[in-house]
Amino acid sequence: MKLLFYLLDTSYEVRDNRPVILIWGLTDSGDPVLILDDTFRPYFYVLPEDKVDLTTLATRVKTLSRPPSPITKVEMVERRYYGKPVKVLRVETVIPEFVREYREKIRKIEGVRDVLEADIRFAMRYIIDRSAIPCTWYEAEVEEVEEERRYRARVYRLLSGLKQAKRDLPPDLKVVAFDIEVYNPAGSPRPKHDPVIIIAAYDGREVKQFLAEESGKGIRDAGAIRSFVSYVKELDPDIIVGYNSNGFDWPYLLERAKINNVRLDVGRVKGAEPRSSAYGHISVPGRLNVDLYDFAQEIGEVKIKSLEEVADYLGVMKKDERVLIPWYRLYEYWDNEEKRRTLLRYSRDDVIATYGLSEKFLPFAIQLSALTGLPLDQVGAASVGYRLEWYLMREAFRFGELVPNRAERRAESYKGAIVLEPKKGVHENIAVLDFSSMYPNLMIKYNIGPDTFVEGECEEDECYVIPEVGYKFRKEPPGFFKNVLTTLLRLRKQVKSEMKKYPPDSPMYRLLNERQKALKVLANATYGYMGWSGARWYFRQGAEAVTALGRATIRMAIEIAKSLGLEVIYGDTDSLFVKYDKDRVEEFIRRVGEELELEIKIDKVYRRVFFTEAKKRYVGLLEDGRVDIVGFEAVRGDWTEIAKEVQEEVAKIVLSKGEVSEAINYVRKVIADLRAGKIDITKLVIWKTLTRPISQYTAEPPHVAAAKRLIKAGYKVEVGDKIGYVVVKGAGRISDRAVPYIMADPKDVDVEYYVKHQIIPAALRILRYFGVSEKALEGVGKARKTLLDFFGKR
DNA sequence: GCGGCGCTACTACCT
DNA sequence: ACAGGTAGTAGCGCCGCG
Repeated sequence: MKLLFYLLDTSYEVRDNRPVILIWGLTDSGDPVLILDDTFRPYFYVLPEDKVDLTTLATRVKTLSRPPSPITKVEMVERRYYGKPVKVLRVETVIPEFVREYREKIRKIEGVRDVLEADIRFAMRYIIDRSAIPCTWYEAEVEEVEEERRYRARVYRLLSGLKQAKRDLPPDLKVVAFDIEVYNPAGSPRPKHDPVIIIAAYDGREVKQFLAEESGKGIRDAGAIRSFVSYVKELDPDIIVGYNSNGFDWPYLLERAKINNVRLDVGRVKGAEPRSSAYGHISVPGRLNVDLYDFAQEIGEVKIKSLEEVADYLGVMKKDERVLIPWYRLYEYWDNEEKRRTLLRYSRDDVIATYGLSEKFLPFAIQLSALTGLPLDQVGAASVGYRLEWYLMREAFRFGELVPNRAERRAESYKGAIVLEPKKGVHENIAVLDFSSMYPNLMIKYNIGPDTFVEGECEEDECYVIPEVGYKFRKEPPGFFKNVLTTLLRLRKQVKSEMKKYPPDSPMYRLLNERQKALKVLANATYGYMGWSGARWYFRQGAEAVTALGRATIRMAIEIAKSLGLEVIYGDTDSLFVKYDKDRVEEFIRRVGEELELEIKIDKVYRRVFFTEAKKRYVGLLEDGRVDIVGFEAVRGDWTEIAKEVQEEVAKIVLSKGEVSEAINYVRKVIADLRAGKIDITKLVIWKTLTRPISQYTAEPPHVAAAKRLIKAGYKVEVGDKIGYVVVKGAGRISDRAVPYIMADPKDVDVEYYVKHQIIPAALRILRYFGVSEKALEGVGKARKTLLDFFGKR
């Protein structure tokens, strides 16, 4: 029979010493299916040294064959390695786990230059080789397998190859959000001691909450966990979403389940529990476990990535429409009968917000998955570099190009982009021009990549010579990166024009929009990937060539602008800020296109824009009255809320109204409020990320000192955590007075520190250029200030 | 013992 | 766990100072 299905994920099992690929999917009516394919075998390549006889090598390889996973095939095949045709051995065995062993033995054989593609996980190998791409539709000839009772899905055996089906929109994916609350009376919850008190789940229709039971012996969570397991089995979701569920909920639940002797049997393979897998994600057999925190991480505008902040920012659940409880006080709400109702509301809001986030993030994740081939549950957990790498590996397979091994190497830094010295002050009517995808287009134009690099002599008409660095790249044939980037940019263009056929609120339009975003992300990551020492296709000279070309390009663009009499105010990497003289700007765009053969476009026009002497910092007033703040304290996550608020307001007053005195009065008022204790302590918290384990700091900056205080009080801090602290009164270093805000008494806050080190510097950063001094903001002193206010009011 | 100075450490931003 | 360029604060060691 023919089966049409949407592919969710692949995995494999070894049965009777043979691997069977499990293809998890959904029919168009949304029923789970499992398609078994036992025809696929693990393999890898042996790359010989020059002039080594392949037949002899093949014989030697074969002698290594051992049960239970013999070497079943050694073939001589033609592939390409860094673009050059090579003859290699394709070595096939039976059990995927034995690949590593063979790889190590074969590596030691004389005449073997390298063993390639022996480190690609079997399920991913299948995805690439059979083009079994997650989040896309397939049609296949299958037969039903009746005797399979181990799975919570209808089981088929694959009889044909997979045929891509012409469908785009996913079927009805059953999504469930879950979230646990934990009893934490002694700081951070410890799974060995602290039970789970609530497990909440929401499927888009109904919230379920499974509560721990209290008896004389304490809180018991076994029942709640059991009920949750039954609930998941009954609901049978395709996607399970959580917020930091890979980092917290799953590991915690697994540990509690173990302690309670409960099997966390929530997958589609009966009896199988979730387990740690690639990129630190947790894999739930047969379902897609997606941690939305991974995607939240990519929203730069939100500095504190808590569920409530992210949900608020995305409009999923506004902070003022929900119950909030400080995480370190959750246990109090459990202990108190009245407060427990609030706790239940809180847990309910959390799980509904989590579900809401899935609606925001999954459409993009699905497109990224369909492009990279990484299953949906891994694509979020994988970093940008790995996402691109999987895409490259798919493309390499298509081109018959061998995938280089990952190598341990030291990063070599190199020169980057140009940043122009800004012309400080206020400028009127400024156009910001951007090169479209500058680095990808330079890579295409100059055919840059590891396989097109020429080390020796090269005829001038056959090679591009890169300015400054002098590297040479063959003009023909197009290299791997050029091919990949051309495809990415072409697809993106196609998708964007396809979008025009649909109304903006239609499902297809939205799908295509997410797809073009995913294509853009991959294209833009390619240059950085090439300069990443962890990349399989690492190529420092290539990255160096790209930045050199970028510098040359922007210099030439500046020359063109100047020759047209266009004043350049500022520029960074691929952008130029110029006086917006419409005719000249149009001519500029035309000439850049013609002379540099690159597209430059107007990104925005500022009615007014303000620069200090600092690079990478400006404030711009847009035509519609909105104000862009770039680089300044107001957009940084490590300045207090109050300082950021003041700076933003000052910027707006000065730029939109041109009223310096109004700005001064405003700052004075805030300082007075602060001194009067009218500012909430939450606006005085300084947040800084712990970027390494505490022991690895050579100095003791305030956030590290605060983190040490947290640890002392029983809290766990981990790398990547944001430490929030306030500065309290007293003597000595700031570090000596940096107290975690959850432990601080508002009475102890050193208000003068905040005046001197937060509000005044943030305000002055802008006001200084309008002739305002520190004294004008604060120097008048407290007493006279009050008098001034008094007179002011009369 | 302490303020000033210059350097280093550290973080978060921009493109 | 994609790159380099940049601004800015605080820590820290050193110097001078009867």
